[in-house]
Amino acid sequence: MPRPPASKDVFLAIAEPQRREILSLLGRAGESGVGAIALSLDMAQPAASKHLGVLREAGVVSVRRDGRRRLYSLQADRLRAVHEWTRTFERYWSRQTDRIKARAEQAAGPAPHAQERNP
Amino acid sequence: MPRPPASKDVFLAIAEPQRREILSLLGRAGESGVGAIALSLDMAQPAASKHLGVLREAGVVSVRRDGRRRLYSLQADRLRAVHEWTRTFERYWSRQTDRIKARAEQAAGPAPHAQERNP
DNA sequence: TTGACATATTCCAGTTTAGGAATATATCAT
DNA sequence: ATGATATATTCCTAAACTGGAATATGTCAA
Repeated sequence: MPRPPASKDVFLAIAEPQRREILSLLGRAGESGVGAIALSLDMAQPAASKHLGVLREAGVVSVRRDGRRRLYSLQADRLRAVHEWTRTFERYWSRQTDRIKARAEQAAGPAPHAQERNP
Repeated sequence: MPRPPASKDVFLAIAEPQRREILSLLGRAGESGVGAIALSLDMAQPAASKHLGVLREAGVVSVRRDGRRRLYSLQADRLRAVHEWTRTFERYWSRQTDRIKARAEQAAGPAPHAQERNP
């Protein structure tokens, strides 16, 4: 199989730089129409529309009709999943947390790192 | 242009479910060889090798030679960027933070949400 | 109804991707 | 040197992605 099903996944949705920009824009500007987004981020209207489609399928944005416009707004809950997933690795990334980690491990069980599976 | 440069980007690297599994495995098992990873996650050796290549180009893992093996280990700092980016949206996602947000906004400026750009 | 406006959809081209099979490379043991 | 082991690389195929152009759909205004 060539590729995973696709764009219903949040991780895939935010893999595209332009889509991340759209999300950021929706964050600071709030509910926006396609034209405003396209204009703001200097992209063609169909491009914006398609990106918004992907984001919508992934559940990261929601749409509302307002006359002839479609107003998109952030649905940040889905981004939380990504935040939580990366949090899993928090203990591995900074010196500070390394020290916290070290103390915690000293207090409790053995080190989770540095063990090989296949000798 | 059909697509962004590609796999040197962390967001793209973690867009693949299998690659996320590899990272999680490296997190809990620590430094591992390709064979162990492939076996653990039930994937073919070349597949594992390729995924590790992508992760390495994105800087999320590092390699070390040990005899005929190549031991990969997590380089979590890069994941931190993702964590930080999603943190940007923290104020939009839970009831709790909504209340915090509300209080903060009441204390300071106007609402950042609910304003349109293009009338 | 007609026309302007806002957005979506379709079709196309070039590029990228993941996975499988086979093969190459490197390293250890004998 | 020979063979076994560990990993990387190449070649291939089917699918998917993005962006552009053109077109379709839907909605408001006169």
